[in-house]
Amino acid sequence: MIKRTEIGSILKGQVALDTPVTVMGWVRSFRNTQFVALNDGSSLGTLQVVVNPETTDAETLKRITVGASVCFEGQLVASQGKGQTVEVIANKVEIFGDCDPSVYPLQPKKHSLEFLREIAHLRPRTNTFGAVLRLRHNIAFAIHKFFNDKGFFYMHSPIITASDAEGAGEMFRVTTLDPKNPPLTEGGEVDFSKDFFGRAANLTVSGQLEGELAALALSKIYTFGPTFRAENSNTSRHLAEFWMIEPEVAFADLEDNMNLAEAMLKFCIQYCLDNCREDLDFLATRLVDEEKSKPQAERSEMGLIEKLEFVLAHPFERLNYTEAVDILVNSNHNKKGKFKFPIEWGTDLQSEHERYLVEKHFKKPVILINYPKHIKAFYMRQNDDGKTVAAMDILFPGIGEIVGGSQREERLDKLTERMAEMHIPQDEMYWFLDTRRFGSCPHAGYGLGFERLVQFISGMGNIRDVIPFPRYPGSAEF
RNA sequence: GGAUUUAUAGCUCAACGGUAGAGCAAUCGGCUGUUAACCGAUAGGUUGUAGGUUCGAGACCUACUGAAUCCGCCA
Repeated sequence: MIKRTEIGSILKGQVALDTPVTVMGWVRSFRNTQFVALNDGSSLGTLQVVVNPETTDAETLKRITVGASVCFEGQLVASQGKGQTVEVIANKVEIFGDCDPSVYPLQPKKHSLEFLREIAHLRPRTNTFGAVLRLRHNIAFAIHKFFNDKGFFYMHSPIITASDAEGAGEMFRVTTLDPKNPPLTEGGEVDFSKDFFGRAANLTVSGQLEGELAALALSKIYTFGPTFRAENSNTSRHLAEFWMIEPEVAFADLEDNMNLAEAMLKFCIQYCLDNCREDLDFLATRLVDEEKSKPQAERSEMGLIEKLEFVLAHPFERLNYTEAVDILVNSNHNKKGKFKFPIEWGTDLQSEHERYLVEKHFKKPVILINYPKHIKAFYMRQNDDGKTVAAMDILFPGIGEIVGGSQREERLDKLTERMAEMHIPQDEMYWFLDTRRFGSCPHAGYGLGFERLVQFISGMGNIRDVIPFPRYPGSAEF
């Protein structure tokens, strides 16, 4: 068994001074052939290990290079230097893994995020990605904690699905058929009845429909799993493989849904402020440095921590789609003709319109509700006005849509009517419709893009930098 | 998928159409309580690829490839 003291616990002051410790980690810098900055990932900070260049053999000293994995045994003492309170005086050095600095891509300097994306297998060793990954873990944990504390059950929706009726996006096909020589039907089409599942199958684009099935038995459930969209999306906020949280609640309406989503988002932010302060402070500083190279007008008004605290301190603005359209139409921005796309009741809002509402007009998160029914999915509950559905989108500054949800249509006749209008095959969906046939009830739910939440809390601009190994068009390396 | 921008040393970036340079990293040496240590020296390039314009192209033009940003699709 390997015994070691984690660097994070030493830096937190959990280890008594003048006690012997064994620390293991990767060298971040080696100054003055004497001072090692050692990091083991347990925290952002590094531990200073002091080696004696006179009593340590020259060959070993040479092998202490940036990136090398090293074990030090020594004494934890108060530091003589200024930059740290404690340090380890090493009396034994063991190199676990050498790291040839002439070919190791990570240098003790600032690298661009684009470059680090090309070496995603090594980027967890950087301060930025270490911080993001620890933060990501804490947000995931906070989500489970939030729902568990509220009596929700974590439900595992399937990853492989044969229904493509939801229409949430292009799907990835799952097949074991030989692509060069697939079985064909008499009509010359690929015969998926010969495929593994006896029918065409895909990776899930949403666990919602299955989530509804569970919610109509357990009342309160959430899913948290990978989701796949085969869209040719090339933006800083889309991935082909991402993680989505989808709560579904029986005996709940749109307002309950909004309350739940707002509480959940705020809980996660508060949890990070309480538990990831060091990493958040680092990311905040990183952001300030990054923005120094931008023109004044493009810099954000608030620092990262300030922004998170601001979101916590104010209720999200809730308004109807119709009201939002009025605000946009009557805005000076519109009167001066500064919108590229016209605003008209009945069309989906463009990014620039959402940005204006969130970043200029309200300057805080916005929940837009009651959208025109023809721009939303078939399962959303139809409002009495006959024109709108009980949909809600939560828009965050810099990210755009972070949550999309609705009260679901629980009335069988209204649901099938809408499915017919939208040409959604009802026979394939018998299992979904059965929930409305047998003991239907009002219920609501939403989908939260996990990476978008990580983006918001970390302040990272590109979604590809908040997931360890991003998948997007043309890229599935590592 | 569309638009725009961009590609120069391992990394980050310079170079008016006129001999391709700096910082960091590397190599060698010095210093030794440092804080992405510091000081001196050395080495490092078919300027993304293929064409074209020009007396002369890293720079201008065309195509291709990759990247970034914005838009669309959404979470």
